[in-house]
Amino acid sequence: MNPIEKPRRPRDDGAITLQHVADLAGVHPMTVSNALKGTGRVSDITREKIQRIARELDYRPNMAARALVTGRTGSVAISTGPMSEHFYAHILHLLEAELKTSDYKMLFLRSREIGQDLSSTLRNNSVDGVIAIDSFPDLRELTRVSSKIPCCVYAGVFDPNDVITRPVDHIKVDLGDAVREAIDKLLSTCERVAYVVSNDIMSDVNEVRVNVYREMMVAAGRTPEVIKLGIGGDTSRRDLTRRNMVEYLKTNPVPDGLLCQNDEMAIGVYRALRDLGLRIPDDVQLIGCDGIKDMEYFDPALGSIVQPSEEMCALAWQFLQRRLANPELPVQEATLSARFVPRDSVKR
Amino acid sequence: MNPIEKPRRPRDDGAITLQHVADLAGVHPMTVSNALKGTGRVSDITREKIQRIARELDYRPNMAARALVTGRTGSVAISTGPMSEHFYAHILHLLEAELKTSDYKMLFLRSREIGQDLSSTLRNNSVDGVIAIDSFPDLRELTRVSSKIPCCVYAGVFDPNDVITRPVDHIKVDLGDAVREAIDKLLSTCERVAYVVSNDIMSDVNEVRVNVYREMMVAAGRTPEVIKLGIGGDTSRRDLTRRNMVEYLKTNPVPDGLLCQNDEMAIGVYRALRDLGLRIPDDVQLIGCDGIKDMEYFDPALGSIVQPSEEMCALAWQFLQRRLANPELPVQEATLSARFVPRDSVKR
DNA sequence: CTGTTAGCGCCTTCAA
DNA sequence: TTGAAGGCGCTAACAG
Repeated sequence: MNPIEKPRRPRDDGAITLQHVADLAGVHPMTVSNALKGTGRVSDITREKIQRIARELDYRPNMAARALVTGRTGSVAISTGPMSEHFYAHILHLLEAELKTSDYKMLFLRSREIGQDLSSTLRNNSVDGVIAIDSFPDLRELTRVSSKIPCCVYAGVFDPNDVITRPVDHIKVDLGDAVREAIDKLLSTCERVAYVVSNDIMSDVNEVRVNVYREMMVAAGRTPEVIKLGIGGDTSRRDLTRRNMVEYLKTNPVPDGLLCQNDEMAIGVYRALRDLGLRIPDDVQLIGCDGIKDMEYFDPALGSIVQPSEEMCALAWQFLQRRLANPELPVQEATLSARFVPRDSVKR
Repeated sequence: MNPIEKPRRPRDDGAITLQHVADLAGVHPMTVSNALKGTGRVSDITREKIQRIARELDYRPNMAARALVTGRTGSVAISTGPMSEHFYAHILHLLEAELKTSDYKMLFLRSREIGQDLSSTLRNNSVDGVIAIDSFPDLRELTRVSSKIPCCVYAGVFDPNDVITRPVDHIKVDLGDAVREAIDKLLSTCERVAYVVSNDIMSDVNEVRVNVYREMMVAAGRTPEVIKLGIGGDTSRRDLTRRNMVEYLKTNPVPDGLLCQNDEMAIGVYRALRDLGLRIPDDVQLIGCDGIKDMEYFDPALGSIVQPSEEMCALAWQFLQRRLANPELPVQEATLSARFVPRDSVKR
């Protein structure tokens, strides 16, 4: 019985495959594959012919098929906080610039759904690796749930409470010294120094700041004043901060020095202060945390504790590349320090 | 760095496959597939058994394999402007919220590389569809290059010059009326009304604004004054605007009414004016364009031409979903209008 | 209701 | 230097 070569079912979507190119070039698909990828040895004449035909046909390799056989998808996932916070938008911007030179595609993970989204995304061959920003708390949870994760680099503000239970590549941002410097600055020129926080899901990564604040206040013989402004579902962090801060200032004596958990809140506080006609820095000195560019554009420019975002992103991508190239590599880790940048919102 | 040149994933990577689940359940892989996806008919008892085993094994379907056979990847690409501009970060934020309820993953395309990135990404089965923001100019180019594009929705500021050569789903944002209203406002209370632009790659989509401005100035018997601030490679739009605007104001008579091409520039201009001690709105009235939230937090709050971003993103996702469900659908199109929101930076 | 067959498009391995 | 065989994990279509 002669096996009759069944004609290939014509693809309904008309996509060009390796086979098509091979047919036109009069060679085996394998030769096309090698010629196009530069792997294996293919004669120059054949290669050029194949390349020409592939170009004419506008051939694009099917990534799914390739991924199926190689186990590599050619994409990495980025997990950050919400894009409504400028800090994370900037991070994404920086990472995008880093990945630009590579052929990797960026999968943008839903912010703060690490537990579900990250682990499910990573385990089903959707990406080759991950860069997770400010997810150390989730790391705890994640490593508990799934034992096998692809190449993964964690980076961001690190809290001593976040114990890293498994060896994993990471970059810690140390806020400690900068926070101390900022508070020192306020203590030296203010009567009442308060710390403004929101008690949201991220609050535990911020314990460094609160703790340092509390310690320093006590050490200076002052009474800590932590202003909790809460956080709402659909209201933006800034807006909520602004409104709640206005309320607070109406019903409490006005502190003359404010350190905010992050820049988003500092901007909300800035607005609240101006709503009430309070002058910065004359009546109240104001300092944020994160170091988004926006701070410089306010009047007066707002001081902040600036995270080393550029270095962090560059290093994260470097770590991930190395890990992708060699999964057996020993754990890579680094620590970067934030720095206090006083601006006009802080008296000299 | 080329993803496919990386070392091959070890065959025996311990990944759980359909086969493993089937073996343990004592059924055929096909039954497992049906049971887990809810397709086909599977007895309740078998289904529950399979689900239990799949859960115990923490089975995750290999998306590459599924994509290969179904032609669907379960992800959509988002193409926007750079994340360094808050407007686009907000767009991404909104789209993320839209896609949250679906199972689609978001592929984040390098901004402004539509020509290469978009067409190559889309043609190789990496995504099922695309939402492209503010890419009407690129659309021209793109449709010329590749004839077959997957489901694709274009949305954003539309310029009459951008002729849509092929039937494609799109949502146009019409700035016209709002711009007219803003300029009217300035004309009624200002001596010298100028328009601030940057001559970057996006400038052609902004011609609506410049053109409207020119027409109205002429109609009002005024002399158009278009301030071109240029754009630099590594310098942020805001910073460049700030610096160049300071220069301009030092060497030219100060206009008392400024309409800016977008909010980023408006913020840069705000800073430039304050650098020179000019008061807003007393000395200069200021209006931006796009409507990012930030505008409300400055002192004074900055007026702007607010784009209907929420509606645009919701509609874009709606269009794409419909298109994905039925590629044969007739072209979907819609037009939304921006609105002028004066704030304290504009005199009443 | 469940199992069988036959690939999806590509790459790895090995033979020619 | 090129070709052939086989399979990656999954599912459509059809068989029992």
